[in-house]
Amino acid sequence: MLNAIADLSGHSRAEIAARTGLTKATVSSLVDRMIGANLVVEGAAAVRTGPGRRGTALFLAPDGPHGLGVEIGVDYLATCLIDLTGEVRARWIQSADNRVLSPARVLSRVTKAVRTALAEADRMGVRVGGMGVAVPGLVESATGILRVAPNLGWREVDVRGELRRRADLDDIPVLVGNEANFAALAELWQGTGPRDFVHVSGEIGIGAGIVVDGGLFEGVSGFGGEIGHVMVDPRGPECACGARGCLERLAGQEEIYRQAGVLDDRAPEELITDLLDRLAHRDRRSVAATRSAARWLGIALSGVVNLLDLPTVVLGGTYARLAPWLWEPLRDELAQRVVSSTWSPVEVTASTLGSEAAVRGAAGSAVRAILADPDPYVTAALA
Amino acid sequence: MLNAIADLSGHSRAEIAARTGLTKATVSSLVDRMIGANLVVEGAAAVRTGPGRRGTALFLAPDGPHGLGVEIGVDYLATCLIDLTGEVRARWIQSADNRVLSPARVLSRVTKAVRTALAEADRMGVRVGGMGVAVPGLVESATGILRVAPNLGWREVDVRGELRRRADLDDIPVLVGNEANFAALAELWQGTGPRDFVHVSGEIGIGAGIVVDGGLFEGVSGFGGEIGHVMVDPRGPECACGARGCLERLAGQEEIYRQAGVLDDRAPEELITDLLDRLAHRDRRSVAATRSAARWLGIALSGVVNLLDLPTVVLGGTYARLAPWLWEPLRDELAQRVVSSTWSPVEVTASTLGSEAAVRGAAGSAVRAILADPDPYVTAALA
DNA sequence: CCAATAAGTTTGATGCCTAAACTTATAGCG
DNA sequence: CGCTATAAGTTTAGGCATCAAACTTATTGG
Repeated sequence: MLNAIADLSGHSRAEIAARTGLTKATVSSLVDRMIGANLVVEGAAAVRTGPGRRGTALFLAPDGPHGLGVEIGVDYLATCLIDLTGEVRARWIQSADNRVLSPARVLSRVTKAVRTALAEADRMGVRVGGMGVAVPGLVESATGILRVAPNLGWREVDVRGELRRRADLDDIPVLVGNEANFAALAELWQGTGPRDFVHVSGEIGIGAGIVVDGGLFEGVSGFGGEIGHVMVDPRGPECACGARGCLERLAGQEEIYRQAGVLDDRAPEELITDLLDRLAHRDRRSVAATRSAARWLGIALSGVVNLLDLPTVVLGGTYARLAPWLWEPLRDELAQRVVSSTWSPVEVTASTLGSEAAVRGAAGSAVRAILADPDPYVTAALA
Repeated sequence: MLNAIADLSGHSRAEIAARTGLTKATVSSLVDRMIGANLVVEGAAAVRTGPGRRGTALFLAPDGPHGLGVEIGVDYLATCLIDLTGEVRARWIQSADNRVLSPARVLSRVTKAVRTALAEADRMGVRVGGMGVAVPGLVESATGILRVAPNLGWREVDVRGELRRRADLDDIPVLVGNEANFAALAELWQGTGPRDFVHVSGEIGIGAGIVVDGGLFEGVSGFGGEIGHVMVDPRGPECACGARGCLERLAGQEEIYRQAGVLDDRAPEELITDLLDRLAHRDRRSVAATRSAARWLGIALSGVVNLLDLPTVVLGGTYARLAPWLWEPLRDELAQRVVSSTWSPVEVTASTLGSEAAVRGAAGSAVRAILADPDPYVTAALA
């Protein structure tokens, strides 16, 4: 169903009809059904100037089905519950070094977190209509199996199956996906940004989410967006993956910290704060380290943009926080290397969602799935 | 309409129904209309074992609408006429150094070639249902305007508009596109190859056509697939585009010829023959030059494959002819650098279409457009 | 209070597709 | 040879989403 119409929130039936090309009659009958299923609610009559009856504003139901987002990060677990409008209604974060725990242990903690969230949803009196799980690795989209998560040390873990088995999720659909992809989607759904962009998340690894025409580009098996091991310097240092001069090795967090001279065994948040502090004080090494990373990033991204013809680059994760120091060299590289940049320069922006992007994207995917095709939810709600 | 069904040529209505999930009734009525519009013909009853009535085989009509393909190459003009089945029914090639002629002069020659082809179609008693024009440059898909063709020295040429004006094309739809993209489509439609791949054409420039799920990935404005100026060596030689270490500069035809020591002002075909000859005799410099290009190509392609999660790389243009000498280093680089290659290695194949790929793709696009949505053609045919 | 204007609903029609029954064509078997 | 099983293709009736157009309701401005 074309319920994606309803995300032009606050508009009247007539306006939606005009926008979508459907007739008022069609929109009316569709909207009636959506109201019946508690996906849409009517609001106050909209203000309009001039003569004529005022339309009744339509909104996605804030007490309709909610989406549960889960993120298995390298050093934390996060969950959140959002409503149809994308508003976050509850959230939990706990730090945990998931590298040192076995997948089974981590999954049992995740299960506990999911149970907590489901109980909270119950207490709030809302249904959970779907669930998204973000993981820092390559997920096969068809099966939901995590093939490999290098920075977690996992291989071949059936995350969806395990969660289904451990938590009692019965009929709740579960989507498993890459964190960078979910983060890109969160960016897409947040505010009124562009519908075509590449979102680079610099966390422990570097991942990209490619959004084309308002949809995620996932590739054939769902492994798309792996930008971390794109080569940027054939004579560069060796990377953990075995190759030389990978982007992740040259522009990843760790390398920035190392070159800036802040790298030690402090907590991640302390490291980045330290770096930002030094940058604010114009510390030579820190500025040089950041600019160097920006240049490598620009080289890799110019390839991406040339290949995919994307008008916008969005910096996410740690890169968003470093954005003021990345912009200049990044834009330089893009301007120089992107073939089409002479008549339409590539725009570079920073994400506003910070480290929460991936969980929110995961939760958002769940509600978007309902909006894109409400029938399964509607029939499930009746049962 | 789901006429794309009919490209499972030679099957019966019942088989098509089974394949597509539609009912026999629906397929029957659809097929009737297609036969009425001369897009489909019935063939001899198919051979079947076992009891039961035999189905009547269905074929795309060989005398249905034809597609006209035009290629404005850097040093030649080519046209071809293909029928709905993709069979080439007529072809013309003329060499011409289009670099030294003004766009107006070239377009007037193209017009003449188009008129010849249209006259031939008339003589054959077939309608031309659409036309595709392949150009070696960046074409804005919305407008059909050629923004820039570096190797031709053109900028901002309204190829579609000019051809419309010069030849009397009245109502024939004209598609203008990048040659590499058309070549990739030709590869897709040829035989039973994969539905997801990246096709690299090494001609004067290097271009890529990205095919995902049986469709071309064009990007937002149609500039997708620009791989020629992806950086592969930050300390590499300067390229004509102003940047350093572009793939085209390091793995393009010219560089291979230069390193092999065959580069002079002979005709393109002589140069490549010379190189192939030397390779066949295991000439040291030629082998080294080719292998070096293969390695750079592998580096660039591994980035593409990581980013887009494509299972197959197809070598086209000059690279297809050099394939035996490119394979090994290319596969090495891909195996080492592609993250997902441990459990699903990237396949590398060579195109069989040679230099004809782009024209055929252009012509094919025209007929595919009719098959994808026959209504405009059907109504036009009635008028 | 009435004309003009616009939102939303009702009604009947249309077009695409389906299910199920029916017709046609073929193989195998007694 | 004719009967039965099987399968292709057609006919028919009906479902369902959408549409066009008329109608009802609500609101402004003279």
